[in-house]
Amino acid sequence: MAGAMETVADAARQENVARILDAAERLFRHYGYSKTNVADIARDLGMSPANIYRFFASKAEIHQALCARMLDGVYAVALEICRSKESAADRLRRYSLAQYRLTVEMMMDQEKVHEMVVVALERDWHVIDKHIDRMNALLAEVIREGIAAGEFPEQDANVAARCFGAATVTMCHPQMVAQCLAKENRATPDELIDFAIRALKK
Amino acid sequence: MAGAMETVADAARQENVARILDAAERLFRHYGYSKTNVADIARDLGMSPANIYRFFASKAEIHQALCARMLDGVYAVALEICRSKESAADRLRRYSLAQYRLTVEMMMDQEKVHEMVVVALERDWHVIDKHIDRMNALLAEVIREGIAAGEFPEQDANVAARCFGAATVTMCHPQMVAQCLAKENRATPDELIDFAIRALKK
DNA sequence: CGAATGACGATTTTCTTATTTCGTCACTAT
DNA sequence: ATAGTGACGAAATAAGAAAATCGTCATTCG
Repeated sequence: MAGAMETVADAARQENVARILDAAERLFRHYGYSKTNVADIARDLGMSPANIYRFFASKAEIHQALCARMLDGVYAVALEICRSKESAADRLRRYSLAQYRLTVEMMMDQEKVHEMVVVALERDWHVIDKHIDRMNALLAEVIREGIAAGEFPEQDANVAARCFGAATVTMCHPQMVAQCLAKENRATPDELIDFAIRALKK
Repeated sequence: MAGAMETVADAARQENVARILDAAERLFRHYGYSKTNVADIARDLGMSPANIYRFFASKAEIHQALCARMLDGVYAVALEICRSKESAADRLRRYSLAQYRLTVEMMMDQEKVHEMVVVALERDWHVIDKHIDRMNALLAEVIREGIAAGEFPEQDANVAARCFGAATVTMCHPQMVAQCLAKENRATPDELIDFAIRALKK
């Protein structure tokens, strides 16, 4: 009974958390992170600013949670691809291209979103770090399967995953993508992905 | 005669340009780019601020020239390595490690130097872009030699060079190096270089 | 009794003004 | 004639006051 109550209360709590994040995301995207204050978010939801603080300890924590939620979305896409039945090489290719597409799309909402990324990069690094860890774990899994299937030669899958991630960082790191977009003398995503996959094949 | 005069004048001019850059570099490193003004540089050289403007059109141009001079130093090191008699793979390994070492050293003078890098990245991009182009040309040359020597299979050396550069960007891009230094779950320089060279070997 | 709030002090941000710095130009000295 | 300068207006920056935002808490509401 107490357990059920807690569950119900938690569900309601999660509902509020989600609504706050939805509002924050919309407002951050429209007005920018620094130009949006908690009063704006509260007003948008028809609640008092103080009430926001029952769910988040600070404005920074809202940003952090939002950041985590967005990365969850990226991870979900990656997971979907990595769980598919294609060859390991094909999955890696699709994985990288999807990463690239998502990053480009994210940076296309230039200006406002860029500010959020900068803030995240210098303050919510641990959130991003966790994301990198699980993405690397995913890569390692695919590579291990590729090795098992005889697609890649015997090698340390974890090291290979870290190298693959590092080699394709220009395609998933927002600042890199922003810096290299529309640059002529650069490797194309396809070229770079082929290059990285070739390294795995030895 | 007029030609000789011009040559002499130009030599004197280059001498002054170099002295100004030397002073600027020392002051920028010590006080930071924004905290150093042209009057400081002029005073350090015992000349008037106005005289600086006979050699550089603006403070920004001094920074740009300094940036170019530093990159020239990096290029010289790279050139030395690439012209050596080792195997292509060994030269690429030494090239990448040297790049990494230089970048780490540069970022170690943290704070003041970091400011200069940020300024360069967002204002002197074309200088950096030229540098990237010639570094890629150097890489392509080594790779071409590696192909000729039968060390690497037949492939487009220019594309390969661009890919190799992109794959090892985490080791020569100041922001990347600063972000990844002292991170545990990352590929080491040696691992990443092996990975990239393996891609060239097919 | 827990969800929600209005009121409030502490900190940040914005706005205004004063000072510094940039870059030009007519001019001096060699 | 050419290297170099002092003086000056325009633009950028720093300093300080005013306003806003953040986050807390005792209290109200359902």
